[in-house]
Amino acid sequence: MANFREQIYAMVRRIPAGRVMGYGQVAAALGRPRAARQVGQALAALPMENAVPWQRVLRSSGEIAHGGDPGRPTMQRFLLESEGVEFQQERVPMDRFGWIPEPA
DNA sequence: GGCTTGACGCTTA
DNA sequence: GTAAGCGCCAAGC
Repeated sequence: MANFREQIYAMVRRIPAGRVMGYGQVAAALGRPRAARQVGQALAALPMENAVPWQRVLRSSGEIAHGGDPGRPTMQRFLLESEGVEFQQERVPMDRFGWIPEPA
């Protein structure tokens, strides 16, 4: 097992445009359903030179994480809407936009 | 080697 | 429906 961060990046990169995943969902896909926080930290430490669609990663309820900067959620929502993701109020209906990795 | 820090998640009030 | 607390796991110091 390589570093979890690297696995997280790889998983997030697999998310197709117009689809979203939850932190816990990504963690679960990596075999650590309780490591949702690590996903957030991995994305927090995400260097901008790394091309990872972190915007496609939302909370379990489909809501955008605040992060530490108030402008982060706004930019994220804009990026998702640009990809075709539909927003209900400030949340995304994961029932339709939620993406699940191909079952091994 | 151990302590602290979090883009979180779930249960309970 | 909202608010507060506890639990989990990896990375950094």
